[in-house]
Amino acid sequence: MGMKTVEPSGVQSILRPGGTVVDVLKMQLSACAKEMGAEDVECAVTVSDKPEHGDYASNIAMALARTMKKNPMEIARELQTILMRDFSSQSPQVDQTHAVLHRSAGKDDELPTQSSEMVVLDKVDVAPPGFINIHLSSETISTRLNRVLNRKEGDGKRRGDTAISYQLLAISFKTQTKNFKKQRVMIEFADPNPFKEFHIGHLRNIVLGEAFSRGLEAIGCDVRRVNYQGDVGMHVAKSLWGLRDMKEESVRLRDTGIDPRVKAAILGQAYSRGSIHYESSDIAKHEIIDINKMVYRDDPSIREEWNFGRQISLDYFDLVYTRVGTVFTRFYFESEVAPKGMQIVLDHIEDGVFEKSDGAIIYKGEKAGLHTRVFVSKELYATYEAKDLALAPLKYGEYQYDLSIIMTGNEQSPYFGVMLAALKEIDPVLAGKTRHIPFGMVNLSTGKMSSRTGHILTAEWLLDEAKKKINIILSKNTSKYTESETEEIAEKAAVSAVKYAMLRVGAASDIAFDIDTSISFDGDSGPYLQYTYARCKSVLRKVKESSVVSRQLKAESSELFETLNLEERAVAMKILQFDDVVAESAVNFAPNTLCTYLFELAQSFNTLYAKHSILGEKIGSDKIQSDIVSSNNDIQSVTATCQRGPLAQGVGTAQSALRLALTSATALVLKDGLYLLGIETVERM
RNA sequence: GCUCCCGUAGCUUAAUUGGAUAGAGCAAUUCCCUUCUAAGGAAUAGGUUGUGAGUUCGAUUCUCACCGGGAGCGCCA
Repeated sequence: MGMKTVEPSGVQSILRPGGTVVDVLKMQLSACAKEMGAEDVECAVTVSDKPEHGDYASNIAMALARTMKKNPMEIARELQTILMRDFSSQSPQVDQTHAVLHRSAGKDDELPTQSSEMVVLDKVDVAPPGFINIHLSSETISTRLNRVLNRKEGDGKRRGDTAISYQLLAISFKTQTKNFKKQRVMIEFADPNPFKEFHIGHLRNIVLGEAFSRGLEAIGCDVRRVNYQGDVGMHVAKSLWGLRDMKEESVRLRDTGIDPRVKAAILGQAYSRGSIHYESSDIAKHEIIDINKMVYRDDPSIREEWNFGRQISLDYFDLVYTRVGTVFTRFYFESEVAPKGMQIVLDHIEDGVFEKSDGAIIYKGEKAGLHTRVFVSKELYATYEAKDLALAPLKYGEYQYDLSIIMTGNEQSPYFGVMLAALKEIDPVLAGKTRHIPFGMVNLSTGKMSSRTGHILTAEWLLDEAKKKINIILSKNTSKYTESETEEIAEKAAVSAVKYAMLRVGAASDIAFDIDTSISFDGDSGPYLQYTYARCKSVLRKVKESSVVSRQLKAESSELFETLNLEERAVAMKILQFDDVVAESAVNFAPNTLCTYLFELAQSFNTLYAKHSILGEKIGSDKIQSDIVSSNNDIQSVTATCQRGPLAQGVGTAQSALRLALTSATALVLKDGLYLLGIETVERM
């Protein structure tokens, strides 16, 4: 039972024993390839882009063509034969192929044994120049759909069958995982600076950070969210100077009755004022520098002001955190790591990591192909870089992570390159576990944001603006909601619109932000997904009211799935893809993949909904006794309900059962998927 | 000046990590509510993927050059 390492190359490293459709298909393909005498190759199994190309497609034949020096079409045809022999529903050797699967996938005892239930194929096509197009059997669609329905709707966390974090992360970061335990990940994000505004750039950071965290949790990581805030430094000095200069407002700040938001705004103005004077007046500049020194040495004459201002910011930030639903387990502050950071730098001058230059202490990044940065200023302050050096061991001391992620704007990428190079010389182990993940900036269509000039949009402002727009839509809505319901819908839809707008594009790309066009409530948007969910739930509620007959959707009724129409099949196939998308999205730190998927699922469902009646024509008139599909969607109800009714009742009813199952599954997947994005659902809207 | 990132439809963007005829959503033009929620659905139009070469069965993706935009580059964070 010793520790085993993941092979860095070969099928072992690219197979993911998660039991998703793609995982299993890869295993099946590689089992067939092995039979042909092929070596392991890296190949892709992807969801087909169009119906003619089957449900899934693979390029394995083309990948093998190189090593085997054979025509890819020939290889594909051979694979086609073996696949159909071993994995079609007529295949007599089901047990044997199961054995093959387990051998190729799980030879390592330490791998969790997931249910790598065979994917039964209906048809395999070969298309030039060597694509293999796979059509799933109704049997597999049926069992897989049931597997989804068997889950409890709720949060995306408890998805045990994709608990494959160790291997996924190893692949993702191209490191060799030494053990297969649950991976512990510390993720630092948000990082607003006290004394400054919490602007929409921070909002994107926190929204992405939360989505990353939930994605990692979904694939089985233990995630700890932390926040690192710059409560010392020139920006603080500028703010404090500004406050001293703004007598009236400073007095107002002391008034306990004032809204925290107003207080925070005054602080922001103070910063802006300090910045402007810092540049325009030499006197002010020197005063600010003096303040900075006092803050750094925790001078009693400034301590109260500093504490007071800092607390205003922190209280205000808390408001934002709860509004967007992120809970941090630890707040780190620059003030707490600055002294240690300085010490670390001083301790590593003799061994040559750092050197003195022009009064300051620097790290020559050129030795690592980077650039030089100052770690301790000539005034003897720890700079940002020195503080980060101390932060790493502090974090590790409190939580022995396998991976430490730091999320910041991409403008800081060069900085982290140098900081991590220095850390590598001091503590190679910690440096190896640390990853900087940059995300794109939020640019205003009216120009770059700058808290220096006060040209910024705050997170709160944006959320409120979205909420106003929602309220206009709600007031036109004919449905009657209670006041508290209206409030809940407006708030959740507003947050969802903003979050989705920030998640639907790649995390690394900059966003061109324009309030009028960026936040939308229809089409590819958060509220559209919420609406679709609410629509599903509405249908399921109707079932409860009028009791409808359905039946067992398990194996014996997979015949239902043989006659799926285009719209039904589209929804079913989408649902089978969910687990693969969750894993992809998490491992690649790409919530936008999940966004796209959920949108497509919702689209498929809405098309089905518009074109076909889910409950059937005669709903209400049917008096057949049955169980009731409970509104919380639990499988007992759905399948139990589905089980009772006699199949002989007619096509309409059978189809209702099928469509209800699809509706149920859609709701479930939407709820879980939105949860992973950090978006809440509403039952009605 | 040096380094890095970006350039896809009028706008915002995607493309399963080199795959098949480059997908969507807004905006535009038409249709569809006496039927389960119209924040919905159906349809039309919109592209030489900045330009030019190269690598190969195959390029939006990799290489090089150029054009255009952004960021970073010693005492901010």
